[in-house]
Amino acid sequence: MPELPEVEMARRCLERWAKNRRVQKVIVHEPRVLGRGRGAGLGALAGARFTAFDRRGKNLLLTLQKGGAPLGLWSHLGMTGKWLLRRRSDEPPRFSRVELLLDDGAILHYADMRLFGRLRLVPGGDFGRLPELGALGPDPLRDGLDAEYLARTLGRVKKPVKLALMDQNVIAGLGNIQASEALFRARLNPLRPARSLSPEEIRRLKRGILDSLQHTLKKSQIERLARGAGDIIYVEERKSDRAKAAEGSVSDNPFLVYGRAGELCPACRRTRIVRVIQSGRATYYCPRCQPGARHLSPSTSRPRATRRLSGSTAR
DNA sequence: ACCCGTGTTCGCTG
DNA sequence: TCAGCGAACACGGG
Repeated sequence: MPELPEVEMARRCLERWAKNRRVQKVIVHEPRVLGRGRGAGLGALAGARFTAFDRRGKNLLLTLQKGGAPLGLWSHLGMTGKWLLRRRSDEPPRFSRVELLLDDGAILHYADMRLFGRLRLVPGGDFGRLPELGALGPDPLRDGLDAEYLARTLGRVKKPVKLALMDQNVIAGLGNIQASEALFRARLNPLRPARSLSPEEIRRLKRGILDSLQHTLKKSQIERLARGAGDIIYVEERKSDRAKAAEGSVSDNPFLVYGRAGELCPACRRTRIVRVIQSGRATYYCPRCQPGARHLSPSTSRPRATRRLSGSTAR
């Protein structure tokens, strides 16, 4: 579920569900979500009241007050983590790992099938001391994106620009999907060394990143509204059958190139989207709209006797 | 049965 | 010392 837009949606939901609510009881079904090794447990949350809901990249930073002192709760959703609201009489959602019983009769469930996500108590609400946040790069939505910063940072990176974008210390919040989407919007080949980008391309990249994040966020909001805008979401995941398809277009791939290998590029409509593996992760792009670093020289323009390759599709 | 997966970390290698 | 990369983690879904 979680790249920046999804985590931001989770932040907004939590704020709506739990702001000024007091935690009455904490139930940990699966201690592994606290991280290996010790973990102070979450017991200290009992009696605390939610006051602030922040986010840095993919990290949720929740602040509570207990006896006049702040208390922090750090939440990272991993691959499949999500926060859900239920009533006490409800059946708990699948893979519920932790329950926070609130003073209004609701329960916040942290559900996470694959258990890659983590919850951790942060004494004093001092998130600055979390090693996970230490070297985090700027969050594009909270901090904006500075072209100067991008140029300076990427200028030192040899690895492919797609991998650089997924580095949380370069930019906080982009993951495998957003990296592909941003590069497509910027018309940049994901395989190019990050430091090979020109100032003009850096500007395109900045726009591509912001546009992709905004677009995905908007899509998430619309989808949420479409299914009732409710506080308690009963639409359970499992109806994976044709039931979902029959329900209409509510659950289509909302992305331009991600997951679209073999489909025609939505921009040029002439070339098929390609899927390649970079460091074990799938990358999607249009070879025509995002040409490789085939520049013979940094010279400005050239006649461009573009010769069309045949092949590719003999169908 | 086999491959794939919206994330991060760890260990090995050059 | 560090960049780069595959594996591991855990559990489905197609």
